[in-house]
Amino acid sequence: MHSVSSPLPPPEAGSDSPSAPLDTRFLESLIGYNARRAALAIIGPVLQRLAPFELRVVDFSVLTVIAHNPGVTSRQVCAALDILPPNLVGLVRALEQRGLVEKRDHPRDRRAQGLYVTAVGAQVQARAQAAVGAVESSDLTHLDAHERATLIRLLRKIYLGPEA
Amino acid sequence: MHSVSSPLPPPEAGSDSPSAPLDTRFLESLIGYNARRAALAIIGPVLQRLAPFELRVVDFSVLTVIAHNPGVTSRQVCAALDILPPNLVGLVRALEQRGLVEKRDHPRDRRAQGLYVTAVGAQVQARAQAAVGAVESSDLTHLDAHERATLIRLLRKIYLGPEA
DNA sequence: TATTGTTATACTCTATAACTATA
DNA sequence: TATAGTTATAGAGTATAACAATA
Repeated sequence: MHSVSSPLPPPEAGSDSPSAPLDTRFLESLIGYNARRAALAIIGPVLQRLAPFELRVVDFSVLTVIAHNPGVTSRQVCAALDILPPNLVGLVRALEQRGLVEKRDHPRDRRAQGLYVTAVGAQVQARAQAAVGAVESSDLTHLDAHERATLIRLLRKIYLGPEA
Repeated sequence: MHSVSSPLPPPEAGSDSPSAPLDTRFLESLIGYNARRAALAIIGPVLQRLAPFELRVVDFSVLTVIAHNPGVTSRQVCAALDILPPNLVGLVRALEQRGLVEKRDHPRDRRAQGLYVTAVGAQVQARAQAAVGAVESSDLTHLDAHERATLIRLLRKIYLGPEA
């Protein structure tokens, strides 16, 4: 087949203006692109606030689900947070070794174990939750309360569907 | 110090109602949590649409920036897409070996190279862009045009600041 | 036969150090 | 001295297969 060749040299945006911003308009028109960038922009400050507690975002998420759902099983945590069972094992074990979480026999299913926060774990979770919550309502998001509510409603519509 | 112990046994949400949904209300109140889940919900359909072109999201992003900015340098692509230079090398090399992208000497900086799409690369990019764009405006997002515009405006405000 | 929790492992993604050629 | 592109490599994150104990 014939090769399609450009008869004229193309414009050279990169070399013509080395300091000019690139054209990324198409990517910026995509919800996925903007949602990912926004999530990454928020995660930085959240990481900072969680650092004093020696928790990453995933650790905080697991600890929070356990704190708010005493006796929850590993499989339930996996389903709620989209974590694969083999990958949860190490997360829970680390929280357990730090004395924040403990396992107890499940009352009606001897295969399963109920997960509980310890008294220390409950304190750490509550303080970490306050720190994380403070980021979201701070100026770091550049949004007022109404904008935040609108944003969350629209985001939930995307991953839960129109009926949510 | 005294240990803070619960005088009463805690409720057992996990074991009491095994099929009941967990309490994840706090996480659901966070912008970061919702933005990440929305981004993950969108990326699935996008991956499907890109699969026929044998492009992942990152490949499509790089190809698109090059197509829209002929002569762009590697460093500029890295800055625009938040990719570290060592990690871009393999991406560009793969696109180059598939005949979608080519490097040419930079006219004024012999250290740098200008990146260009080939004629085939331009065709592939244009068709992939149409496929990706169709996902966003489809029912898959559960949003109408006005909601989509509002959502993108609020997301941009988060990562660009209030003046954007 | 299906499910819970687990081990081992592989694969991808992201990050750091250091080198060369050039500015 | 600083920057563009590159190599090698380390680490985190995510994925599959398979097992013992129990339903």
